[in-house]
Amino acid sequence: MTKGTQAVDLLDDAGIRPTKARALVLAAIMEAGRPLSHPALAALLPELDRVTVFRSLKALKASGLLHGIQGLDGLLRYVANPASRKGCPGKHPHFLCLECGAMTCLPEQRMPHVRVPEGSEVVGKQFLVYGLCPLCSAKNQKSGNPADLATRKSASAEK
Amino acid sequence: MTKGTQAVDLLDDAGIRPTKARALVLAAIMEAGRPLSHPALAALLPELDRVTVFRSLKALKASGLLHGIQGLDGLLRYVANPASRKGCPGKHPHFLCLECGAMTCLPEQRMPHVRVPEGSEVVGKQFLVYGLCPLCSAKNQKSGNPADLATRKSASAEK
DNA sequence: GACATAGTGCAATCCGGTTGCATTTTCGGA
DNA sequence: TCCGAAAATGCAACCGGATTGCACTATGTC
Ligand SMILES: [Mn+2]
Ligand SMILES: [Mn+2]
Ligand SMILES: [Zn+2]
Ligand SMILES: [Zn+2]
Repeated sequence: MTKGTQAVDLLDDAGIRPTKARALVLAAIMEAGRPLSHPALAALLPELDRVTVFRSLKALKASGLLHGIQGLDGLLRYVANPASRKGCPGKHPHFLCLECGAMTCLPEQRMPHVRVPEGSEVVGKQFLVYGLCPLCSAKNQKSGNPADLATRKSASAEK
Repeated sequence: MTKGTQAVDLLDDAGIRPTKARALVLAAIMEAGRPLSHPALAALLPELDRVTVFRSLKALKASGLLHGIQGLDGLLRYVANPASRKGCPGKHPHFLCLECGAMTCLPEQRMPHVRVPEGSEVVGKQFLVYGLCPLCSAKNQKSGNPADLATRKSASAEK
């Protein structure tokens, strides 16, 4: 049973048409194991038209198989929703490494409560924590890097 | 003493050249009293080239006079930093109205703490709460609006 | 006032994302 | 298994925000 087959099953389960494009996109995202932006996916899947990748992502997201997270560059990165948490997307904070661009879900933590102005209605929240992942932090320790991480170009290196 | 003069003083204090463009941009933002995106500012200042507005914003931000907040549409909105909090930008959550696009700082609330993977280094956080502002919430109450707010187009109406 | 430097305007370009439309794929029913 | 309606795809055009290169102008210093 290949990864593609697995993806097709997920599409079937989710109740959307298991097309080749959607299976490829979903498989690529699951294989990556971390959030990928549209440009990254399009580069990974040159056999698909970029528009098709956009539309596949939209469909996958709508069906609850993916959730999108906004990076510091404003671009959405997509991650597969584990079967267990299909119904509650975007309900946890995310961590972004400014050095290598890796992004991680922090699903074990709930969104903190925030007091909003009287009369407001909260629909959702988006919480992004950024800095250095364990690997990059260790690497930087050795090479004594003084750069301003917050404004570093490589923050968006990994599109 | 006009608003422009006031802005010039701030520029001087911040140690950057008090050019006409920067003063205009800063004054416009302070006068608005709420986060404005680049397109909004450019529309407000037709006498300036859009590129100049971009560069002015960059300079103002770098000097600590402004901070930028990302909306759901990926666009940055800029707000003036109060003199008291010049050194610590982006240290509070923000609220975005999906209906009218208005954005507000919630400066009275600190960024919640988040547990990150062992060995990670946190540089900063970005916390966006979105929904309906008091005005729009009240308006919607009356006209009984069932639309899916999270995906509403007008979320980016107020650029 | 003159000079070096930094900022500005303008045009071109880039890039992510959307739209319209003709063609192909999918899938349920004959 | 074949057929037709509906949905998905590829391609081209388009859109808006953002960046870049370069000639020109404003700013601050001597
Ligand atoms: Mn996540
Ligand atoms: Mn703020
Ligand atoms: Zn890293
Ligand atoms: Zn509102």
